[in-house]
Amino acid sequence: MARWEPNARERLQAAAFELFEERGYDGTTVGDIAARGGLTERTFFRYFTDKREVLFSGSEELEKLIVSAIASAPETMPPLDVVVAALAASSPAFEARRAIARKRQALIAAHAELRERELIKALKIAATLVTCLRERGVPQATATLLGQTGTALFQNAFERWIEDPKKRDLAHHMHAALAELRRLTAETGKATRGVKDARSGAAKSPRR
Amino acid sequence: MARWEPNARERLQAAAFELFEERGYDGTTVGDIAARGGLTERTFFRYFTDKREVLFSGSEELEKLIVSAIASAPETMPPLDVVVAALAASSPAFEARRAIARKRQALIAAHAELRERELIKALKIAATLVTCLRERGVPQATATLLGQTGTALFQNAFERWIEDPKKRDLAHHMHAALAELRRLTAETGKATRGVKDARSGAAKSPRR
DNA sequence: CTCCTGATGTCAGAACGTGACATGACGTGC
DNA sequence: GCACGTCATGTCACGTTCTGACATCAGGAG
Repeated sequence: MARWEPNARERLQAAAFELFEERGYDGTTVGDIAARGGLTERTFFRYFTDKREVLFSGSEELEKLIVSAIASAPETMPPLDVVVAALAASSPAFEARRAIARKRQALIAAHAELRERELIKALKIAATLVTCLRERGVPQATATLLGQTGTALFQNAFERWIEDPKKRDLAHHMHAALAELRRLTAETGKATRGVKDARSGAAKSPRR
Repeated sequence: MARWEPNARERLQAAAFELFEERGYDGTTVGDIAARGGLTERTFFRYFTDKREVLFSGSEELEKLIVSAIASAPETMPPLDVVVAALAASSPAFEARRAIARKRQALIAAHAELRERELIKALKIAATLVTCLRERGVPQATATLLGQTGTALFQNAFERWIEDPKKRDLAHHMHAALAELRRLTAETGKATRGVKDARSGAAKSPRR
């Protein structure tokens, strides 16, 4: 018999999910989570750098999935399509978890701290995309833009997926988003510089 | 004579900037900042909800600028151009502050907490863009995508602006980014579905 | 059998953030 | 010109998050 129950990490995640549903995110303490997992607060922080982090363990796996999908894309495919296809490749992994994803997303939407964390995970994935693209020979500046555009498309598709009454899969929504982007960029290009000097309004010298 | 020195808020911001440069972000305490501003820690938290927030006061002003720029865009302009033009309209406000912006950006880049906050500010601006577009009659889904694409372009342009040795303005980089996006989306559209089934690799059922 | 390793616990403490209440200059109305 | 309310600030007390240092102790290696 092992000295400790196995799967401490998973136990903590499960406990956290339960408690967040029962008492809300703010209403539950790291100590509470640890206790329900049969562990100590200190131990929680050895597994997760953060109270928030306990909700975001999946993003590494998503990343791996994306990397391998990019690797298997044909050399000749246009880079934006590579990005879209790679992100769409995670689709099957999500299908099984629509219900969980919904709850989790509701939690995140309700807490600014959690939204912040989610955004930085997206950024991390964008950075990974950029690295992969660079290795395929895409120039830096282009790769950066592609990474950002790709995650924008993904987030957009994810939102639509999660509330899609027809339950079409994530890949479907990715391709729909791409099609729309294509439409938007196609109709542009003529009057691009129209408003350029419209710094009319109030607000002198914002700090930003 | 007033009972208290005026401009408490500005004093706190200035103190924070100084101290962050002197001792780094982690090395300075909210108490330190307040003390240098001649105030109390408690008072700091009345002006800023957060230690981080003291670095991000400019984003509201940026937002106002953008809103008024959108308002003055011609009705007939394609929506993506409206977005780009609106974001580019903040350009003059930034020109005066390239040096400060650099320092600030270095600080943010070095601290995940700060990057998180920056990202959520960008999201806020994206949401504002969406609202403005909706008021112009752009359908919801399209507006969402435009907001995301727009902020992606902005962030991209901002990065390039801040390190541009030729010191071209932010508007220039915005338009360059748009041009590149247009190029990327133009060359797409043929082999879009190539990788779609490439969920080959490892990693079964990521949580995310 | 002994020693080492690694997961966990215990303890103390700093920093963040908040609620409740106190203070006291200033302006307003009477 | 006096009483009163307001508002920015201070004071205090407290809960939570997160960290460093050190203790414990089962099980495996030698």
